[in-house]
Amino acid sequence: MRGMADLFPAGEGAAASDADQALAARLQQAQSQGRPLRIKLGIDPTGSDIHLGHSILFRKLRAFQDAGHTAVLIIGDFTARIGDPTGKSSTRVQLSEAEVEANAATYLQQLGQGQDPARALLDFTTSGRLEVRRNSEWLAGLDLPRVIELMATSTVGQMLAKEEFAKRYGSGTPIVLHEFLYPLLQGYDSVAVEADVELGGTDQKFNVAMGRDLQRHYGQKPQYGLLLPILPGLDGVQKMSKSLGNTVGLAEDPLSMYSKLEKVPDAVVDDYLTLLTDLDLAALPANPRQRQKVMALEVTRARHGLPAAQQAQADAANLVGGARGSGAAAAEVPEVSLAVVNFPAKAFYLLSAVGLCSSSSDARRQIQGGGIKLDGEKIADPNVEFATAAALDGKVLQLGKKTFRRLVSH
RNA sequence: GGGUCGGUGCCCGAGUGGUUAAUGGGGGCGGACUGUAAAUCCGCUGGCUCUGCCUACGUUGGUUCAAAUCCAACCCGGCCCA
Repeated sequence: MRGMADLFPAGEGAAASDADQALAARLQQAQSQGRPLRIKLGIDPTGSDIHLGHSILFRKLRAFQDAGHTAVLIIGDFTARIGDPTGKSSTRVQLSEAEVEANAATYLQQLGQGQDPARALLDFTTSGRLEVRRNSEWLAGLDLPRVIELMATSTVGQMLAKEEFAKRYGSGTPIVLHEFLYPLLQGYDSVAVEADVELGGTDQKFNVAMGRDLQRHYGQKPQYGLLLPILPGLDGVQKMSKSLGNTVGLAEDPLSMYSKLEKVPDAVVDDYLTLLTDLDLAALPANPRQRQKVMALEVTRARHGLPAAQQAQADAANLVGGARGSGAAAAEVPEVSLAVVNFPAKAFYLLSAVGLCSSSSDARRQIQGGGIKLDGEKIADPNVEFATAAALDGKVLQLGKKTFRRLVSH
């Protein structure tokens, strides 16, 4: 199975392929009985954007859908309030119900709800292929006896076996008691939806295993865990994660998507190809630069269609090459209205007002560091003054090699 | 609850009364180089329409001409004991 990191149970000392076969058998059985399997995938609606790292899970989920099974997408509106201790921070901001709902809506939209089925990540239209559930449905009403029953199923030692807990415990970083509840509740989700298979990243192994234990405890047939590799982020080192700022969002426009992907480190280009595309690696050019381009084009195409992806590729070449802010690339440069600027305006103030730099102090430094150009010409003095908006209308401000703003006066 | 150690800028971590936005590293940004990369080298890395002015070392008060540095109380955390 392409792009699979782990599958379990594998049994004592058994090769992973045994589990592979067991799952195959279950798939077989499901088919012969005419009963679709229930494939669980949980997401925490803590942010508003889905990125490529998530999308490999959804791609796999889609594959199950296409094979006739039922995708059970669980929106962790309740568990989001605890926070998966897999992450770095131990305390997560409490989200209001409204925020959770808004995030959930954005997710579904990004997954392709109500969109062209060909480009949508999940199959929203075929009946019986998708179930969207919120875990507050069954978690919000859990009473204390039930919670105690859940907690009685595992020991502190088992909890501390989880790598993240162990690390934090070992290094003296606080672990708040309620964090132990997270794996239990996520596991309970599997019981609630009677999952046959749970999909997750390899970092979810503990939680998925917990689901099995709890299902067994509640007299259900334990689910299979299908773990997919974690997509490396744009830095090529850490996992793709919003808090690390190394993501490509599904909602991003073709140009930024393409240009980010195009400069992914060589070492991970093949990972991207394997996990995000269906291309045959052996058939691709060996030249690393060519591979990057093929990968970037294909991933962008899958999301935005071929014409948009090709346009992005051409624009990206233009932007970096000429960087004059004219020609084909011009159309893709984000516009900023000069209405937000008070004239007369000094250069450093202009840059922060227009949002190209994070602060006017920062703008001052960037200018002094030689990183700012106006219509391709370097601005050397942070204090140069622009008297009126008319003098800037239509010009392109540039930070470094790849960040542009076109100034417009309306 | 008791004892003890500790809370510094995005992160880690120096600093123990006075050249101060605060050594160093990481990360980030910019420049050179390049394959639009990696590695390497260099610069920057609190805010403000800025020749100056603000705000910063858990919180609040206090002692000093002067405090991240001393004192008190409080809040938060680690470890040990109960």
